Amino acid sequence: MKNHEDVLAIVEELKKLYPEGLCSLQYPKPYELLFSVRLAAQCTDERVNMVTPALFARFPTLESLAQADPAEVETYIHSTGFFRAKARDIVAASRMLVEQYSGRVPDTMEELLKLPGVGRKTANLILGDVYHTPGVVVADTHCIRITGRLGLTDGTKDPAKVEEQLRPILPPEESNDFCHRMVLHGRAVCMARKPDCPNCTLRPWCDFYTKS
DNA sequence: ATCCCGAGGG
DNA sequence: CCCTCTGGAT
Repeated sequence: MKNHEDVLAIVEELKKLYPEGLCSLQYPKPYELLFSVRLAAQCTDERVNMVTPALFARFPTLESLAQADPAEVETYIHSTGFFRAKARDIVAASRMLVEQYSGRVPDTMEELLKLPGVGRKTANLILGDVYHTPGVVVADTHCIRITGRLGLTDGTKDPAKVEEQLRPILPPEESNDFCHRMVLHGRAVCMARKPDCPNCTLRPWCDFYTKS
């Protein structure tokens, strides 16, 4: 596997590559971020960002989303795929937030997971980006793929196991930004199908490059 | 044919 | 663990 110095070197190199370390789904209201992440399931952030402005303009409050007709919500989010389930979840979660949480997005994993359409990935992203919880690992498709290639994990694709394996080795105050940088690196360099290894400065620490 | 910052159900 | 849900890009 990887020793502590290698991990810190990777963390620092990623900081140099992507100083921002931010989420590309940046919306002012926590519930907007929550639903944007739901829409991002098996869909690019770029496409999510194309549909959310019109959606949140048509339904400008949580209350309006709670009362929305899922069929109308579908028309706004159709191009993101899985539109029936996503529309259903957004309306149902809005109702639950209004009725049971006074319109506030909860700040614990347990409560977030009770919301329809909110799984570990979405919950972790909210805990990290909205509530700045230390030690958060967002194990999405990019994070799983790249940490697996680097050798920071044993190669499992189970998100919960990736979380378990990364949390102990990443500095708690940096784990969330690290995951955002995984996404940025996954889009720009370490793509799923054709990783651009010659242009990747993480080569010195990468098992995938070294062993191929 | 495979992938995109997944979630829910069996 | 498996499967399904769905559109768009490459």
